[in-house]
Amino acid sequence: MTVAEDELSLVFSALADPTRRAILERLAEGDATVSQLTEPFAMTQQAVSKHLKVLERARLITRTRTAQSRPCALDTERLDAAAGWIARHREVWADRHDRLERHLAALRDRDGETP
Amino acid sequence: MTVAEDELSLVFSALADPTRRAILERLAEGDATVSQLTEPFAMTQQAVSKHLKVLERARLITRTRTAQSRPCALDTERLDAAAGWIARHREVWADRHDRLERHLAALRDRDGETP
DNA sequence: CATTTGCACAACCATCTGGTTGTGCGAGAC
DNA sequence: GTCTCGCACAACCAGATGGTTGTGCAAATG
Repeated sequence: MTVAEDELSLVFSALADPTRRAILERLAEGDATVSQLTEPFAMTQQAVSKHLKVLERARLITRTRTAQSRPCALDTERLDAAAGWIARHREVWADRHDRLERHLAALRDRDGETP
Repeated sequence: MTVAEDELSLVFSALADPTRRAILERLAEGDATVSQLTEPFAMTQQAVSKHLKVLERARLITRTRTAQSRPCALDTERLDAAAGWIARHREVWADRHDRLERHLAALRDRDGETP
């Protein structure tokens, strides 16, 4: 689990941080340099660099080495993977949910037994 | 950050663990007891209990106290929140991505300048 | 009543995380 | 050439995470 983590876990844990989500939101408005990204966040440039590294590892962003700044682009593919996983399970669950509700109601009605 | 974490972060970080995702998938097939959930996972019952606690805190599952077992139900609402966030940003990004591509191509074409 | 079963709580541990400070280095500006 | 700027790397730290073992307790089973 130390290094060989699956893509989905990387994406979800990257999204699990509010700062990182904010960074992504800001990047959605256009590419930015690290210092531009650091500005609104009340933390050091190094901390933001770390966050960018996480986003990069999750392949949510790609970074192009230009002159002296390192602007970031967004990689939608990984996001598709995450959205796909959720969407897939949401369906099943939504469906399942109805049946569960009725099932549990029925159980409650006839005094529960262990499933 | 110690305890007052936002819903979205809780959901995403709950989904960031493969074991937890597997638990959710298994639960999608029907409610299960803790020991039933523990079985396929090659870890102790206590560890699974911890995972369930995380899922519960993220409100991805709700647990009903029955006789001597604690079966789990699924709460789709939180998942909607997560899916919603992704969907919202995926749109913007997909759109943005095209424009970025062209923008960068243009920059490359006319010899780049710092953004 | 005594035993087993299903689960949670507590203590402990190694590792990860998210931040800090300090430092170095390459590229423009002077 | 020297200075400043933008960024990353390293070391450090507190707290979270993901697992373990050990234990206790409530309910079904004998």
